[in-house]
Amino acid sequence: MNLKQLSHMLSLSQTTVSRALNGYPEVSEETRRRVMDAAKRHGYRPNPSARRLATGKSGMIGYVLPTGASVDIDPHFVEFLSGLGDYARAHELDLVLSPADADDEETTYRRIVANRQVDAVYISSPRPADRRLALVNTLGIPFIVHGRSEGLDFDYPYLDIDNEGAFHEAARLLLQLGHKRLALINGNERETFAIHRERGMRRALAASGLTLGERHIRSVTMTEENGYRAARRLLEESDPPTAIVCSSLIMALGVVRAVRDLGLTIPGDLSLVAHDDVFPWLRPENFPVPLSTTRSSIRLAGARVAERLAARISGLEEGARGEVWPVDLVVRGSVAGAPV
Amino acid sequence: MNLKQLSHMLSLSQTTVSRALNGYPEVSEETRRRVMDAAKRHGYRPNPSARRLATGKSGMIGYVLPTGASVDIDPHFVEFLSGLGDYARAHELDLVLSPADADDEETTYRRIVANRQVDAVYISSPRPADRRLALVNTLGIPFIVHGRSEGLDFDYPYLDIDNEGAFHEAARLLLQLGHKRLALINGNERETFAIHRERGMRRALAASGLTLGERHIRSVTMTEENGYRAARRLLEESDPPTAIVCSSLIMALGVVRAVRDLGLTIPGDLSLVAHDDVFPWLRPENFPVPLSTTRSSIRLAGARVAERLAARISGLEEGARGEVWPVDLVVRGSVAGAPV
DNA sequence: AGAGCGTTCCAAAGCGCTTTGGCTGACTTG
DNA sequence: CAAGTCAGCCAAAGCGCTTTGGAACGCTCT
Repeated sequence: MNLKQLSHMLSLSQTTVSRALNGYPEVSEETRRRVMDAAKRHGYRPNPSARRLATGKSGMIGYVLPTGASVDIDPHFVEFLSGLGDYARAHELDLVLSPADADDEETTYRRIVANRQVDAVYISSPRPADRRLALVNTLGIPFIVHGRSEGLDFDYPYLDIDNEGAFHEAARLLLQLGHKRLALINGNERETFAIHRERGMRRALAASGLTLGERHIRSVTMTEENGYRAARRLLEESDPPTAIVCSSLIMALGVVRAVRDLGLTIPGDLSLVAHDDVFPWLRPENFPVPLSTTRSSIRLAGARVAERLAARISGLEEGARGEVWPVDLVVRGSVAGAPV
Repeated sequence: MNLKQLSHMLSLSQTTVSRALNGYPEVSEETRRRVMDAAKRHGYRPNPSARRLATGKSGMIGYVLPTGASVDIDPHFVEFLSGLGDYARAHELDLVLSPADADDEETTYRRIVANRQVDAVYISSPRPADRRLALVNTLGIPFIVHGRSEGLDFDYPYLDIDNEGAFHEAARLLLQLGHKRLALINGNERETFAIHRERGMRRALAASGLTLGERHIRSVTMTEENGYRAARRLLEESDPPTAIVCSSLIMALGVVRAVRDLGLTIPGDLSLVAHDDVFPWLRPENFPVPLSTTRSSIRLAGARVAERLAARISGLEEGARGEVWPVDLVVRGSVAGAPV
């Protein structure tokens, strides 16, 4: 059933039927009802390929997926996706994942924009002066950044959480508990979120006249193993930290293991706070010692990004609005006063 | 730059240019070279929307993503995706994720097929008599199943791992070590992989004249918390198992925690084997006691599925070929002789 | 009554590609 | 030498939608 057949059986022109269906004003209410009715009764659905060719709109949102033999997709991605899917489903939006060589995403962005494959894209894990942002910005495709960049000479729409504030609060709590030697096990230092977290911690320390020594900060990709290694190295130094703030639950698993291996205890010898993106399959309250966390649901962020992308596509949202979500600090058993 | 312009500047018809570019034989080699050359020089890329409308082919592969407020996307998904992306990137295949209500995926399958949104789909986590398989089979879209169904009256192409064999081997090892009371902490019992794993274990036990009591088998979604709960319940019974086989590393985390909470040790009081899908961020050798595993890279499976989908799209693969990968049994410190 | 206007509809021209059906001219073949 | 073959090219007809530029009609207003 296509437009031609439908319009023929209604004795109307394709134009009128098309307009009726798409809510244009130059159709009488009666005709519109008649058309809508017939369309529903015959299960007419406009062919998206044809619509696409005519309008250039695809009804899909895009994501360039960095891949490569040595590139691992972040497990956070799947939670973000859950949220995105929640929203997208209700609006019949599909998501196109365009795999790209992690060393050359630019080509892929150009391709999907030139081909008009998607109506909007989102960008995640931005870095300072991230070239992808400059690119999509000049290419003129609607986009939203999940996270923030820095040092760009233009504004852009984003959704981020208050990483700096979160880690500032975490550090402040530890300082109030008397800790003097804090350490940070962070994510990839080239990504903005890690920079913000470090900044937040430094700011809290500075307020107490302390600093974060180079030796007390580790930037690694977020695996259990890296958490373990980083913690071991920190704890085996001559002046080991009495508190660690850690950028992910997965790394925190490694930290806990390292603490055990060294015969230490949490929170007796070490206080631990980690950032929790709220995974259904790994919860901080279920750690051997319930873990204090800075918490923010990455899934909700996914849903919100989808919502805003949809708004941008339909022209409801414009400009470079940035949105920063506060982060909860949830105190559980893994923090205590500094050992004497 | 479109076909019309290109053909005009070559003083050729659109037909000839199109044929030259798409490798049709009725074009002289010289002309073809000239066309190819000009196309490359001017960076001509056929408009996919137009091609799509004309051919009905989209150059994308699809996946229906079950979503819903209470539906969590499996973290395995992201690893599978990594593999899929690895292959897809090299072939400029994009992946379309169509979010669907988890209770009604059928509508979405029908939609993406009717709309010709994708050239092929893959289906994961199949169940016995899975209606999705019957559906895509009758809809006539090329597809591959990651996993297997059962009790269907037609054959279909799939890629699966030998779950039954893997768990058979794991159980056999434990039996050889003198264990008599084995338990299984399995994934969702409605999915075929879980059924196969249980079957494998039962077969091994039966060969030793033993059985797997209903109380010694738990089917839960794969979270750390569920692993913990299941293990506690098993270990607090009157005749606790001396060995557990577990369907995922994430649940194994919970098992380890439960063992600790109960003041028991691995492998002294309990031997543990888990299935490892090979996540980069959580490795069995890094468990407090290195974990014995049945191992199969889900990432490689993703790449292979993409490869076969591409082959099906281009007509290189046909029929209902099933492919079953063997699974390694990797013995590490978490298994030992049964306690006396 | 005739001009002017808004409403409601339509025919036809795209969008940029693939593919059908032919046409031309050179080359074999009996 | 006429008929047949074949390589190599082309014009035009789709694919199914949106959108442009009217046209027809019934009103109101002077």
